[in-house]
This record gives sequence, structure tokens and C-alpha cells, in this order.
Amino acid sequence: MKCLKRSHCPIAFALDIFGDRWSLLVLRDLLFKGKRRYSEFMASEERISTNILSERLERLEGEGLITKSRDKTNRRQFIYAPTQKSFDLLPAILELSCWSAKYDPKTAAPPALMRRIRNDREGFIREITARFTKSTILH
Amino acid sequence: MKCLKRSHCPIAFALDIFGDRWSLLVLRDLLFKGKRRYSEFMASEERISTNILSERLERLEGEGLITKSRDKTNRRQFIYAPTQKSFDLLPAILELSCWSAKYDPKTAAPPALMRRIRNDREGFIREITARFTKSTILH
DNA sequence: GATGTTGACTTGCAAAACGCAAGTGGTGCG
DNA sequence: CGCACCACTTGCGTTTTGCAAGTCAACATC
Repeated sequence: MKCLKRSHCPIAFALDIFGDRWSLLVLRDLLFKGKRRYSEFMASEERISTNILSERLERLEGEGLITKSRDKTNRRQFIYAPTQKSFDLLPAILELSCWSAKYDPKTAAPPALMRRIRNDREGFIREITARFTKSTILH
Repeated sequence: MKCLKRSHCPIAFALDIFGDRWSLLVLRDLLFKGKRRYSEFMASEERISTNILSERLERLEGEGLITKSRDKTNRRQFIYAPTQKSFDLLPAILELSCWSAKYDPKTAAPPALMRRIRNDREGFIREITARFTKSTILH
């Protein structure tokens, strides 16, 4: 995937970073599903292939969206964590989810959650970020 | 590009439709820049290639995000227009823009516009959609 | 401390998508 | 009827993706 920026249009800028079929799914796993390890990302239902996952993690780390560190208790494992730059994507990701929930007749998005996002998006975002400030280093 | 849906996770659903480097730029041209013709999309600064543009227009039409019709006054030209499904993407696109404006040091996004979006997103969305309801058929 | 296992990749290769340039075909104009 | 214009389509070389198999360091067990 290309790294050069095509323009400084904000939409093109975002697409040049995660305008592909996988990057946002990795962020989803990190932000919403509490996944933090390579094997956990691999286990997601969309079946990302291992070389793509490793390339995306590297890219996201390079873009400052995630951090990578060794697990202190088991040095075989690496721990990935979202940065503030990822948290700041939450509004966009949630709006995207609302759109899909509206247009996918078979959506897996729980209606109650979607209602929560529509009615109290900021509160929900604070809740998500709070899950991390309690346990991990962020910025 | 694959058409099958990988899952009914709302994020994956959206990515399966426009999770590539070009689709959202076409929608941007339609929604924000008032472009409606093939040659106008081709003229965008990101330099989409002609076969990719035609494939994306076809896909977006297939997904019900845009409509295609012949220009009444000049039957050589086709007119593309966003549907309600596209308008409903505006919140996500605007949040994405805000994110890029924050993180791209060279962003071309006008600060005044970003302020407007942050302070009166709904009003801005109504303004955008109103540009179309005046002139074209939508749904 | 040799042996096996686990977790995180890396490598190889075929298939798909992309990017560029050149060609095609319907429409309108003189 | 000839020509230009606009919207594609086609060919083809390059890049990215997807799948499978292999590598390698870090434990765990014997």
C-alpha cells in the first residue's frame, strides 16, 4: 500500500492512512473488543491473514495510532494499545456504525447500543476511553 | 474488489462497501464539491484513473449510494447524484474530516469550516443536503 | 540442558486489484 | 458525412492480497 499522501484534503488524508478493508477492523478490536495481542486479532471472525495483520499493525504503529510493547509477565507476547489518535477516531467510527446499522438489514449491531450512541455519543466515548485509562499507558 | 460481506459487524459492513482509497473521494466530490459528471471526477487533484473511477461509480450505484442518469440537455453526458444513503454518511465523513484536520499539520481543511462542523454539525448537514433538494431528484 | 510448545511473525506464490496508456462507441454539431 | 467530445473499455505491467508453510525467540517440561 502506498504511503505518500495524495492531497491534503482531510478525507484523502484519512483514506491514505486507513483507507483499506482491514485497518479499521484492527482498531475496532482494540477499541471495542478489548483485544491486545496478535493472536486475538487473528481470531476475529473476518479472518485477516497473518501477513496482512502484521503489515497493518506496523503501519498503524508508524502512523502513531497504536503502540506496541512487550508483555512484562510473558515476554513471548506483545501488547498493542490504542493511542489518543485512535480514541479521536471514535466519533467517526461510531457514526460509521450507525450508518451500517441503518442500512444493513442483517446488522449485528445491538439496537440498544445504537440508541445509546445516538443519544449519548460523548458519554459512550468517555466510557470507552475510561476502560483504558484505568489499566494501560496511552499517549 | 470483493463484494461478499465478511461479517455483519457494522464497521466491516461499511468497509466492504467503501473500504478503499477511492470510493469516499467520489462521494466527497459529489457531496461537497458539486461535481456530477465523469469528467469532473476525473479532474480531481488525487488523479483517479479512468477504469477505477468507472468501477467505483458502478459499485456505488449498485450499493444505492448514487444514481446515474442522462443529462436532458446534452445526451452525451451522464449526471451522477447522491442518494439519501449518501447523505446519511455525512456525519461519518465530517467526523473523519475533523480527525484529519487535527492530525494533518498541512491540512487543507479551512479552520472556520471545521469550527462550523464542530459547533453546528446538524445545521451544516442540512445546508449540504439543501443544495440538492433544490435542484435534483434524490431517493 | 535437550526437547517440545507457543506466539509472533516471515516467506513463497498464485490471484486479484491497481495504474497507466491507448482504443472504442454513442452523441451532437457543422 | 466528417469530426470532436464524453464516457467509458481494454491491455498489460506492477502492486497488493490471501492462503499455506516455515522460521525463530521465549518459555515449559523433563
